Amino acid sequence: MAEPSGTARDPEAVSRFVEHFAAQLVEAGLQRMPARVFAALLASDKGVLTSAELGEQLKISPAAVSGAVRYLAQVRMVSREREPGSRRERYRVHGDQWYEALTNREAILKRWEDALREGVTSLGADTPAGRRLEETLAFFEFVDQEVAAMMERWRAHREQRFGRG
Amino acid sequence: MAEPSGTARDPEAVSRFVEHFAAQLVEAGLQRMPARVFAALLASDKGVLTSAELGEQLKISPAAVSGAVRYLAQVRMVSREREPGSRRERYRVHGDQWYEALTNREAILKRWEDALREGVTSLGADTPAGRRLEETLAFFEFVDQEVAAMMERWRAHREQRFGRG
DNA sequence: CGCTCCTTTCAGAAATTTGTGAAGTTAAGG
DNA sequence: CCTTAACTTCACAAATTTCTGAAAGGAGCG
Repeated sequence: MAEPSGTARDPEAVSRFVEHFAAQLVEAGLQRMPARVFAALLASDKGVLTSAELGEQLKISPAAVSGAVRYLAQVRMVSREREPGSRRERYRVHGDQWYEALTNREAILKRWEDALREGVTSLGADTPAGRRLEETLAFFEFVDQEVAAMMERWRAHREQRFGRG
Repeated sequence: MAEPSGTARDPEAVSRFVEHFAAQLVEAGLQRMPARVFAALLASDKGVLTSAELGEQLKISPAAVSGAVRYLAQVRMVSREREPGSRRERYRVHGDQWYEALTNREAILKRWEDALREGVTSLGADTPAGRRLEETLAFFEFVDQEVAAMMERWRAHREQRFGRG
């Protein structure tokens, strides 16, 4: 069955999950190294790993870790911490923070909306194409609102089911 | 101001929008040709274009059109129609259908969920990592439901604001 | 039936992306 | 200060992706 908690974990099982889940993320558009690094963090016991641990576990160079982590931090999927009294850096996946990041497709949506607004203006709001773009724009604006509300509901749901993390 | 409807449209304005919007789609992970083709359809007056029109407008080969369209049809962002009494094919962006497609990240979400479930099992539901994966899984399941409900609300909202398309 | 117009497939050239090794940078600790 | 541990940056080689031209396929029309 499953390992009793507190026991060393089966590195092979971990690796299998990491690679499998990372593959799904890649398919969804994430770059490979960020995907693998993120999956490794998700599957770690503390949700925290150092550069060295990541490099060793994933068999990648420090340079690759650096690049992946920079990207992940930029899109808020992990946070970086300086381990006090050491030059080591640690990377953490906060339970919630990364859901927020997922919905931080907001930033992307905003740019879509801008492009659409520009299109409505330059093609003419009174043209068929303009009207189509306007409706598309309305959809995204609707989604914006709804996603915000949805995340509220999630937080409530989560607290009820898992307690305050 | 804008062109009166019924007048030939400014091809340059159209192109500017198409390339700009396509660039956003690319940034969000779509391949370039599908993105450009889709944007061109969105910006067309009837929401329908033939292969030849697409090729000419976007300055790409028939092969490129073929590939892009195949992809877009597969993910339900456009539908293909045979123009009756002709070998020409026409590609259409249905107002609603493509929102559905967007949420058809469902297919993707399902696979994420599968990978996570597998992870919970193989790492052990009683381990810290297992619990983290479980919570992530719960989030996606929650999102599934919510998105379905959201689309319902959108349809109502849309009907009210734009009338039945 | 065969011709013709359109679309699709395929192999390959070109461009882009990816990951590495090695040099460079910063800061802790003696 | 000097050493050393760690992370970052950079240039390049390798792998992958992308798009094209050319040939093949198939449906309408005579």
